Amino acid sequence: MRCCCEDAARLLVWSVLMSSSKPVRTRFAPSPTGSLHIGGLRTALFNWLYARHSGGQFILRIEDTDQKRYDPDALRILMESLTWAGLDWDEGPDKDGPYGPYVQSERLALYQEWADWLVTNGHAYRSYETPAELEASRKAREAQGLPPGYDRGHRELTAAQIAAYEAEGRPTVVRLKMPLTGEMHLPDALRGTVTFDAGQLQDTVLLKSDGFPTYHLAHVIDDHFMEISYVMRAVEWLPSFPIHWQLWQSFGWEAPAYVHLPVMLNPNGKGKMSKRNPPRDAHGRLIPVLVHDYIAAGYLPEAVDNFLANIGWNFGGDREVFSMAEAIERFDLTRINEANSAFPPDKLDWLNGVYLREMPADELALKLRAPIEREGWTASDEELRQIAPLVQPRIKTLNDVVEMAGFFFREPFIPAGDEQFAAKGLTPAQAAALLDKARAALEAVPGWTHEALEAAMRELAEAEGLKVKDLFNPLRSAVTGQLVSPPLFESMAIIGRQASLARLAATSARLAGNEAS
RNA sequence: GGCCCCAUCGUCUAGAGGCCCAGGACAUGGCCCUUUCAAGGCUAAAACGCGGGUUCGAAUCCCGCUGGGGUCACCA
Repeated sequence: MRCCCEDAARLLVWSVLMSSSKPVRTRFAPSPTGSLHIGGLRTALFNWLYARHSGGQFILRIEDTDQKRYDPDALRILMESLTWAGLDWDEGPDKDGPYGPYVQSERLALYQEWADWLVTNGHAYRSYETPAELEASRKAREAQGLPPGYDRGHRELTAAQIAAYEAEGRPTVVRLKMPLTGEMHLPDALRGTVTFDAGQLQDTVLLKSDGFPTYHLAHVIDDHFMEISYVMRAVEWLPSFPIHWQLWQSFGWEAPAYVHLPVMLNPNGKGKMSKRNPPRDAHGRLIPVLVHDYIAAGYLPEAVDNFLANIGWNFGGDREVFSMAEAIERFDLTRINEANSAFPPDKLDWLNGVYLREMPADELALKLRAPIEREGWTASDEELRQIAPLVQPRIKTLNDVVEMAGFFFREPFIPAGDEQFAAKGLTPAQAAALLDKARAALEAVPGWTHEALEAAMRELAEAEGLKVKDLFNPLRSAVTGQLVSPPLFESMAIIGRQASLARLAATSARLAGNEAS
């Protein structure tokens, strides 16, 4: 028998989440200032999962209100990255809907209109200071030991003063009138009530002198008119939450539920991941920050999604390998962890390996083509199809195929150096002699199948009184040029009779030549 | 520095007052398998930051401290 408090607790959570009867609409609202950050993708993923879970809509909105930082390629890259990750949006810049346009620079008139409305209704005011004047007042405050920021100098201008500034033709910004005293209690759907002391807060700029809105104004207006029901964004927005809340109050609009998600920190837990100060893993290897770089590094979207879903959210039931379809079914706000987390690169590599191994080998073969061609090599479909199952359990990323199986394609073939044989306890002369014997035996093998090759070489090892590895390993170096490779005889079968024997001969000749000189 | 958020193995996490001398996963060590390297199997070590409360009982609730993070723009 389940106790009644448990039911009551469930009911409470349920009612909080359902308190808004509006359909669930979430959004991802990046600014197009460059490529998508991996942390941005996670924020997008959570929003998308929640919308899909609830049968609602996921909206892509572009916040391009900073003309100085505008990057014309960014929008394309952004949409490419989201599409790669499988996050489809119901409304967006390229997909019009009833609440468009979805690019803020195309909605300027709306922001200006509502900024005016705030001024007219006493919730905001125009301020006329020049950047130099603001700088001077900031310095003065600093000198007096006052907290930095705007001194609210133009909050209570007289009509005459305003008229004078206007007559001067000064540029102007619109600032929000924040409460001067008291406490603000703000609801966060994850963290409960967050309390701020209103006196500490600033009269933030809402509308810039170039007529563009700041994030604060634009997102509130858009979220209202786009009927967004859940704003899920990173915690770094929490300190400006009071501004946003004040705006909702000033407008008299019903605010959406706000959810401040934890952020991803560098692998060492020091500071959030950023493009400046590139993060490194425990081995000092550079960790990509941009989704683009994850794509280029040969990670699979399924693995990246799964990985990201496991940071700050938990599937439950001790499972951490799951599809997005399963995640959609389970996703809820109550399983989100409020704590920031260090980015675990090893876990991504492991998960990517899991997906690589689960994939049908023929599908993997198709995906191997890109990294191989990027090296300038050519590969037939048949070669790829044969190589795929060999490398499958041995690679963590698609790109690892280059190191693991490059010897199949590299032209001309690079014979192993003496050190590879020395590592197995052989002098160049001994190695050459051994390889010559092996070559003679292999030339006599009728069919060039891996079974036949292995049988012949085991026979040779026995005849020579060698342990198989003392023959196989030098042979591996000779045929692949590597100390580490996929299974030897399977590899030789793919390389083919003629090329394999030629590689043996070349390596042997090189060893003998070195010995002579 | 002010304000805000957060705090379970090295890391990602489970844990809604007794099911917990804390479970899973990655990474690490050992063993098995083995032609190298992987993969796979088994196994080991590894955590409730500290101090006060509340309670019969606290990883779980409260307070303080400490630590970490975020934020303080006419950027988002």
